[in-house]
Amino acid sequence: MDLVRELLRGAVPVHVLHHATEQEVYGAWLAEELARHGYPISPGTLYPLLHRMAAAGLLASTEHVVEGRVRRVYQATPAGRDALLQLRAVVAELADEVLPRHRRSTTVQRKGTA
Amino acid sequence: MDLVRELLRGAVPVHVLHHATEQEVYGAWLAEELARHGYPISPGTLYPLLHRMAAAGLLASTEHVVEGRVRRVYQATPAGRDALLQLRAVVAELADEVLPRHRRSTTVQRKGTA
DNA sequence: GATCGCGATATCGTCTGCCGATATGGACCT
DNA sequence: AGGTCCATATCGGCAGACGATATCGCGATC
Repeated sequence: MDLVRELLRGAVPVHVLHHATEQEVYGAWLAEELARHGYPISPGTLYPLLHRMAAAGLLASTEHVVEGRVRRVYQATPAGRDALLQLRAVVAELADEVLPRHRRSTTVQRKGTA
Repeated sequence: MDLVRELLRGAVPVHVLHHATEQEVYGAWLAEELARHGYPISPGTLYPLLHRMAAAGLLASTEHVVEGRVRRVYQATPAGRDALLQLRAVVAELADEVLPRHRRSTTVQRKGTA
């Protein structure tokens, strides 16, 4: 029942795609970066997520050897960038609906207690 | 693996609290309202969610009889309004980080390939 | 006053994904 | 060769999503 956590978790793929579009990323770095932004995510969640996103064709992965260690490095595919645009649109819409800032009053009044 | 759906679902409680803060709401109305905004949610998801949120003290419920039918009507408690503020802050932060609009460049460059 | 109709709510079985802990792997060092 | 260390992979248990189905309560009909 931690609503904040649920909301954050739904947003993790957005961050992943966001970063993977700008640069090559790898699991441990993403974990650290997400944690820095208040998105604690466990490896048991992150790695399977990356696998699923790769399997879905949103990320492409290659292995690099860096300082004597193997890293699986991901970058966004065109499909991943498309997905990012879609997700951004959802975020924008959500912000527009929920943040008091620019109230839209699109909300339909509840049909009378009738 | 439907990322949009995952993101939307994490945001459902935000909408619920948002509406339940402004007026009394009930399950079927919420379902319809959410669907209107592109948040399809099944009753098997929504009702248990409302129960959990009520159990967590975020919503208070009372039964009304309307047009010969019983409705369980919810409104946000003070704790629920607090939670809403918190969730809104998360949404604002997310929008700020992910939407290209006002780029913040707070993102730390990946520590060298190091 | 018992039955039916209906909107709304509640629940069930199954499945998917989360989580932290633990295991695995590969390159470098000694 | 064995040890070390970072990164990745996996496992078991658990929570929540989902659609379909059941239930509930009031009003109406006869």
